Amino acid sequence: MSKTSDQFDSSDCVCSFGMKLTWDINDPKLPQDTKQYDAFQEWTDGYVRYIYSSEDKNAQRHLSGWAMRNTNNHNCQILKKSCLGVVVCSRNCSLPDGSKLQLRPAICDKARQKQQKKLCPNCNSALELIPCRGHSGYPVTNFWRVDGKAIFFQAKGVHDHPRPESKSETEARRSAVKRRMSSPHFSQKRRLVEPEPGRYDMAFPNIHQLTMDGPDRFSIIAESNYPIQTQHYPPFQNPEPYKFPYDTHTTAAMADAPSTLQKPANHRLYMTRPPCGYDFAVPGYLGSGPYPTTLYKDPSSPQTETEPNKSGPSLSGMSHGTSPLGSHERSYAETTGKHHGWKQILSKGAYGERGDYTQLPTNANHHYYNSDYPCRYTGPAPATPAALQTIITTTTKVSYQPCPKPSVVKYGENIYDVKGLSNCNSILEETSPNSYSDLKIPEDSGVIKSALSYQDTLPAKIERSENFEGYRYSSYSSNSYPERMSHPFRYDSGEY
DNA sequence: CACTGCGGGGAAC
DNA sequence: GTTCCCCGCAGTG
Repeated sequence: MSKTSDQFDSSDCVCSFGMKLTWDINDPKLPQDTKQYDAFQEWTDGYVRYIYSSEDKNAQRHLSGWAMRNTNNHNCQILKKSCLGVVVCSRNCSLPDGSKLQLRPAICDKARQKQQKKLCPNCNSALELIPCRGHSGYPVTNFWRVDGKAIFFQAKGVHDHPRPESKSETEARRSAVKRRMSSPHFSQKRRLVEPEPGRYDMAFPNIHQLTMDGPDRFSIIAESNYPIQTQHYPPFQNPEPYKFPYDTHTTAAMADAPSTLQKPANHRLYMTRPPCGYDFAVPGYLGSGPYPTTLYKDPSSPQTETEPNKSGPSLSGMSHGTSPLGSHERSYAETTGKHHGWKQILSKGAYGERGDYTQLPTNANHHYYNSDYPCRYTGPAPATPAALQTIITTTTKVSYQPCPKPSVVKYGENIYDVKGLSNCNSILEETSPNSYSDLKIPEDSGVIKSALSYQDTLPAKIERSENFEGYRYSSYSSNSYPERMSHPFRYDSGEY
């Protein structure tokens, strides 16, 4: 934690190490002489990048709090995973503690189908899978790439759904169930109660008990997600609160637990507290207020966060808010309208201005660039950014070839602009205006070049995938701070 | 039994 | 040509 917070708080480290450097998972050459690594982030959200140590077990396992399934991108160098969303009660019932059921979708297709046939452990109504559409109508994607001593991680998209249980929680629950089942006592009981085939493994209350003790317990459901839901349905709908919870975590905690995943449980704690961080932030984006946020938030996220974050959150919030009624389906369906949905949203409301991608930069720029954002990945310079982003977002393979052999690309060392690496600080401050220039465009990366040129020509495409990205990119910061301190906990710890 | 990663292949744009 | 998705396979725990 300390490390994390320090990083973020300190002026020099506005963003994670990975975000400070300009790279894309598709770059033929990634930063080589990494001297610093990001702490593992269990709940990444938004367009973020991290560089983990290749020794980080969580990173090695390509873990995520979100239920991510492997997606074939026909590029063996880059592992791509897409988000499955979250399983909720179709009736949106409230658990005894007021939280909502938010199960982790099974990764395996078959298992997921079975899972969906089960009933809500709390009210027995059907379970429903809320698909993730946070990336221009498609599921949020995570990319992993091992290069040298580092594991590069890049996420694209903003989760538009509550968080599911973390993997560890799910596992814990399962093992608990097993134990239960195995115990003679339970097995008997179980038969009595179990008639319903669909039923979930355990009744809710049990979940808590079994899952974890300590502060975490309820986190499963309550945590971050909770807010969201609450807002949805009930009259209340605040974008921020919604996002607040998870956004924050997403990235936030990372620093704290070096190799351990953070637990959401803490979120809960945060939620409880006055919605401060975010609230303030809101004004920034809603209004055009520059960013009061900065003050409250991390210094680190200033630019990025200011706008991007909110946009992220707000968007998601909006989407939910839009269909306050109820069923996830609905809201999702609407949102699902893919880009359309988002587009509309974007074009309206606070973001209207930014709806237009090109414009975004303007606003954004001030923040980002003026302030000092070297790191910004996308550093959407009004003109160029789009192009870059496009690349980033869309690409899966790009210049990379399906992998004949690993050696395909040799990464020159130091080809990367090391500025970012070593002198992040300085960069931050100096780079502002031309941010783009900073984006080093390695000669070799034809990708980028093409992208740039591309941008002018293809506004449409940009819109589609980039709208979000634009802002979201830096969002990571938002995540980080409110809760950075939060879950120092375990993940792997295999408590169970 | 489920998770994970790989890879073939189809559909849509 | 690119991107996404589905499917099956195999290894692992």
